[in-house]
Amino acid sequence: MTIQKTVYPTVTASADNVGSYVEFKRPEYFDIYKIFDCGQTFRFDPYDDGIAGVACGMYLYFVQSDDKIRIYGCEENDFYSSLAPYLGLDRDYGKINEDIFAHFPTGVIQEAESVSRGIRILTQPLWETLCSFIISQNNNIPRIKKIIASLSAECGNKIECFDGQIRYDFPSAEQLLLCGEDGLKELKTGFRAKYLIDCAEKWQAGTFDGFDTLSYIDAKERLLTVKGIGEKVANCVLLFAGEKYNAFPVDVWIKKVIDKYYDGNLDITSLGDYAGIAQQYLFYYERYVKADT
DNA sequence: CACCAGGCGATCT
DNA sequence: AGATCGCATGGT
Repeated sequence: MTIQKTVYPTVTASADNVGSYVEFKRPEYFDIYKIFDCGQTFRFDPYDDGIAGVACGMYLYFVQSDDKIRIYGCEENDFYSSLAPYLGLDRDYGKINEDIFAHFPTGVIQEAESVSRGIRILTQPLWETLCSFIISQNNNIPRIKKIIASLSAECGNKIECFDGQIRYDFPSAEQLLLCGEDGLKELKTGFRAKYLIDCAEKWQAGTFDGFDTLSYIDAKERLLTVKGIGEKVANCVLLFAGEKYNAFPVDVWIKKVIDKYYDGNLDITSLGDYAGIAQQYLFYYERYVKADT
């Protein structure tokens, strides 16, 4: 798949009374409130003048103004090696949107993109994304966030934060297995506990070695071998961790969108290489509109 | 009390 | 292939 690319921004490192930070010119399509609140990650929450959470093994605090993005808790070298790729800062969303508009029927997608402008699809770690979206099944976002937070606090490594507090990284497969099925149930994962165990065992057995070299079809087939991963979760993992931007997860919200704006009929196979990004616009739009009405 | 939530597996026909 | 049901838990 051809990805529309641009260059990483240049950052300056500095510090104030809050802590040390890196700062860069705010890209044209970049809104932290949308990026971290659109349902692709469950580890970020409002914090003082912005949003904070755990990613790339760091506790990060994002503050944005009209023309700057500031990130506390990240050194300059970590920014270029892990954070910029995670944030997808080399992707040209102007070009991506052109491709989306060329493939989707004109109408709600333009409106959805306008409302959602600033969303970027993060490139998240495979293991954490697998578990997060197994947990997401038949569940709601606030509760998914709670479960992932308690799972991390119970089983994950400590992270020393810029504000002097301790947060916790998402547990490894080994740490999750150490917790065990009963332990996972105590953490309110319910019927999903056995799915997480199956996923961890397959992870340890090497089922996902070389995953990022697979095609969309082969990667999805691999995902579907895990108990508790079906069509929808597989597409979420492909989109949010696998850089397969044609993956188009259909959940209850997207079903509603298809019924409401496409007369219950949308040919998912003809939506182009960035259908998944459009899906995220539609998902965010429908939830945003509902919250507003 | 129902019904729902970024669904899936089992069990039917 | 497609339809139905149970599933853990917490919120409305």
